[in-house]
Amino acid sequence: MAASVQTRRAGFRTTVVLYGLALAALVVALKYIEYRFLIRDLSVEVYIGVVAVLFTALGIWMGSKLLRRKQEEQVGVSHQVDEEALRRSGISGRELEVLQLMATGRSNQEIANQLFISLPTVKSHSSNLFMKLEVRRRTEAVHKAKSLGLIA
Amino acid sequence: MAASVQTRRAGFRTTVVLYGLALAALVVALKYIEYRFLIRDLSVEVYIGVVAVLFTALGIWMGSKLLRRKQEEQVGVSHQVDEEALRRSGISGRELEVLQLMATGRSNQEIANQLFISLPTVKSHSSNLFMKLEVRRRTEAVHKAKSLGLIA
DNA sequence: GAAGACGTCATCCTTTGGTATGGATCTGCT
DNA sequence: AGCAGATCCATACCAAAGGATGACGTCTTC
Repeated sequence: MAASVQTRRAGFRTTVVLYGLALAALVVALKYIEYRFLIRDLSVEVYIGVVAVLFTALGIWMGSKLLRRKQEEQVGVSHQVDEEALRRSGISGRELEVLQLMATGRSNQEIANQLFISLPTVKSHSSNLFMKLEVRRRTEAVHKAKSLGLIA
Repeated sequence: MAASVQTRRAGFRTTVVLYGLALAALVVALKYIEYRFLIRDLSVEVYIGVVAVLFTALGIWMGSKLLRRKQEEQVGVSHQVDEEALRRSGISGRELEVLQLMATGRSNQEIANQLFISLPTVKSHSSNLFMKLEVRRRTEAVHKAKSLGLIA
């Protein structure tokens, strides 16, 4: 889970660094062309065109990198569990078990039987769960948990 | 349905047209600055910097537009509603509306408010719904409906 | 025009869910 | 040793959900 944070930050740094390198490389390349081939009067329009196209492409690429995670959260595209979101939510192991059974439509009593605990305990867990998810009903909890990728 | 395709194509055209307009506007702006203020020797690096930043931003914006469309299409395929299953289930239009709101975590009272009908009517619909889905609770109904592809 | 599906609403009753509060262990960490 | 968090359980109360039953009007369909 901590590894996930590292990976994401590293990903962001990588993107920014590559962006800077691309910009530097472009300047160098233009200068090189200018002096190497003695073409001193390349029109400004040509420069603008080249730069505009290249950096539009770069922007699209960067945007897709940076926006992907956000969109996955919104739509829940990856049916995978977001470990990082799970950690951030502060939901404990037992609470998650209750949540998962809730999501399959089990009643509190059925959850209690399945986990070999009492009904009040299930209620206790679910109440804590609702607080942490900032919801008031189990259906809302399941919906939010799915959209956040806390459960599959 | 057909309207949706039209909208999408129109959206794409809009994006491309705006892109071209932005490019043209930038060239005009630079020329304007160049001749209006008699600054003939603005360094190429400045041009590159301005263009790069602007078009990177433009690229990110375009990318988000295009990516979102693509992703919506993907999601539409995977999270598609099974019309046939819906027909077989015998669920009526109003019942489906109630079911969809249930799936987002709404209470019966909230559903009643949203559909401009009374609480007993919502209960009536949901009771019929549970019979047709062969379930006993709303959470179970939502879970089964999703697995059957009755709702997205 | 009778039958049936649909949508609407109501009343009464039971079950389930959720909140509040408090207490008991146990474990891991400082 | 002591604290924090997790897990477990209990009681009591209130809110929401669900089941049963009946009723009424509108449509479509046969």
